[in-house]
Amino acid sequence: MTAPGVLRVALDMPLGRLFDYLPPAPLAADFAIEPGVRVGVPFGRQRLVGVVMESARCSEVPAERLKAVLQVLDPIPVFDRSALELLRWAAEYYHHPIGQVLAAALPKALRLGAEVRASEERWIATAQGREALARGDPRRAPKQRELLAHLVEHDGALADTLSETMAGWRDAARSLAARGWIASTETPVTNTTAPLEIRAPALELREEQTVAVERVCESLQRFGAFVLHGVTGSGKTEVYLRLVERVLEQGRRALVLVPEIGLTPQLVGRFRDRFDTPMAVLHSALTDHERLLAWRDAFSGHARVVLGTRSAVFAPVPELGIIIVDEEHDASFKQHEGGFRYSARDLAVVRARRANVPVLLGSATPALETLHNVAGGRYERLTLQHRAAQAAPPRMSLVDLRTNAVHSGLSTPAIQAIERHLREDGQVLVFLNRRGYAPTLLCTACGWIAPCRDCDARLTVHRSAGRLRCHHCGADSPLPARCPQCGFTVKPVGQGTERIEETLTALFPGVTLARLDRDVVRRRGDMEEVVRRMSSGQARILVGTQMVTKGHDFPNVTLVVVLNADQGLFSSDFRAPERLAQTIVQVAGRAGRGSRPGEVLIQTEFPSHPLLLSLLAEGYDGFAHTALAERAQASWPPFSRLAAVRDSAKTAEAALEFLTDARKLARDASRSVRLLGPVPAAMAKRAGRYHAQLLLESADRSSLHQFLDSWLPRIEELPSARRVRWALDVDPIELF
DNA sequence: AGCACGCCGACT
DNA sequence: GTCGGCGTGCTC
Repeated sequence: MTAPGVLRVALDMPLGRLFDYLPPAPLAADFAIEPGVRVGVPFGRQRLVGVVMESARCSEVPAERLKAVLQVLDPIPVFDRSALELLRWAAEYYHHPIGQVLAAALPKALRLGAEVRASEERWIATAQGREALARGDPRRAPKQRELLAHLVEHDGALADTLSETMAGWRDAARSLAARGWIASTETPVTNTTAPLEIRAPALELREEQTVAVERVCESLQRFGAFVLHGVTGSGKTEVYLRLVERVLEQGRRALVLVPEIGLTPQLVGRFRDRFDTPMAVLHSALTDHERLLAWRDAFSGHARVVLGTRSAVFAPVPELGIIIVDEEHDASFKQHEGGFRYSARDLAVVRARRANVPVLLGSATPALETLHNVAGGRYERLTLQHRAAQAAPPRMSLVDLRTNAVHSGLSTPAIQAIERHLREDGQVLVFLNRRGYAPTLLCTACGWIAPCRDCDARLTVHRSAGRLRCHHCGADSPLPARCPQCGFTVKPVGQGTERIEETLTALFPGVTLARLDRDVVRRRGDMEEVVRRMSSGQARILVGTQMVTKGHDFPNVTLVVVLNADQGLFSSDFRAPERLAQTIVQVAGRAGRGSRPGEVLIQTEFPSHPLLLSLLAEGYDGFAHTALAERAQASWPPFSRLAAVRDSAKTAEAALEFLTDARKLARDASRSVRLLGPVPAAMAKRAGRYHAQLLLESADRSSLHQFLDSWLPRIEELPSARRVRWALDVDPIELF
């Protein structure tokens, strides 16, 4: 290979282009820097870490302005060819600068230049050091003497070991090294082949599980997209485990994506129990250092299973054999904040296709997009209809809130049902997607309602904490006893989980309750404590938010009450009904997982709403069918493609001005792209900034992307763009 | 994004 | 008289 003229380097900048650099000065002529290698480069006044994307014979940039690479950071590329291709694809699809896409795929430590391979710092005594020790030096520094003696005696030592045994050894080491008596070396750690032991599963697979495993196994050496549609309790996890087992037996590795590890610790546990082999776990609660270590374990191949949240879709997995996406419908797979907004689930499919491996999307409530892909023959559906241990599916019914008496959010039929299930020794789960005591604080005299200073939102009453809090910006103030406007008494209006807990305590004296929401689960282990209180039977009623739908089983719950199904039925967001149905089915799935059948009561003001009726009569599939027909009619996704330009500014005018200018630039847009808006966001003011959006809709993906390719560079140039924070969201899932 | 350079208000 | 506000422009 001949030496390249210039290296084209991607930098973590909001600029789509690459920057050209000369190869580092002392580079042998026959040495080429491969794409995917990190380099330290001078950039203006700063020094940055970039990634070499390609080399070129010459540059467009005048030679006198070219600078040379300062440092080659990697002996081997951090991104191999296939990783680079996936990331390039993502940058193009999401119309996001490649440098920032690459940055999103690397742990912070690596973005700052940390070594790609773990290395050991080892200290040894030099020949002079040995002589010095032999003649009795160093005389007046006992600490140094101790260290030197230790190194001579043990023929060197690892820095980590020294840190454990000899506090403050680094000062001594510095002095000794200055005299040339000791020296340190850094050697890369080569992982020994990781042990692999697969423990025997406790249970045999049921027929439909076997079918699912076999279908995917037939595709183990090639791409195939599979949807594992399994009702709660039907044993999806066991299917994952068997598949991973097969992959590991072939000497390959598995990538498993989950929505939030904090909420699903038992899935990690199941994997650890089954496979006695190193596993890299990547999630948001890791420190930067922990994340680096986990990434290195994945990169080196030491870990045979890589399990993580959203960004783990970019984790390096040598000899990848399968990708599994658990709870694929979950909104947290879509990054919807910050710069690079991607769907980890969709990228998982792209990655699997490029890597020629199967991808398995598991859920009890698959996304409508996913079901549409099944209908179109792009994905193959594998169904698990039966619950383990002969548990019957729960019986669902509606409670009409208009014709039944309601006490503090609980209807009479619901109260009677709770009574009955408690009497029959069952447990009860009460679901309300609103934490806090009450969503509103109202003055009974003048009608004042406690507002958030920085958002278009009401403050939520947190009574036990004695605080008023904004659930949108985090504002937190003391709970006033009187109206700040007229001095009259104020009262909390509406229901939150905290208040429902209070109401139920009053209604069922002597029955122990537990509550599960973000206010209760502050620290690690809090959730386990609640789960333990339920499974031990100590608590009989559990009140909770969305959090109860994730992961944990409550096998003795026989009744689920959904307090308010109605937010979602008439939302302006076309995805709201889908989310509502998923929530109802997921929470209903918590009932009757033991041998006793479950009952689900859904309180609603709209008991004849077609979406609720189809959900009850025909289950999730029936609902999906109805909802997809509605989407087709309105030509919403998946029957069209969307992108949203979102912005925020200090004034509502500035936020709208940029989007209005952007829309004007699109006047000559192809007729195949429709622009909707700009409109202020449903909650325009959030955290003191005003939000707005411009929606783009197109019947097909390619004309939308063609349009974006020509339009985005032009709106970037707009003067009004500088006065706002804006971002493009391709395939948005939340349309405020 | 940083980080400069560059012109107009309240302070040692 | 300076320190500093953030508007515009560039970074191989």
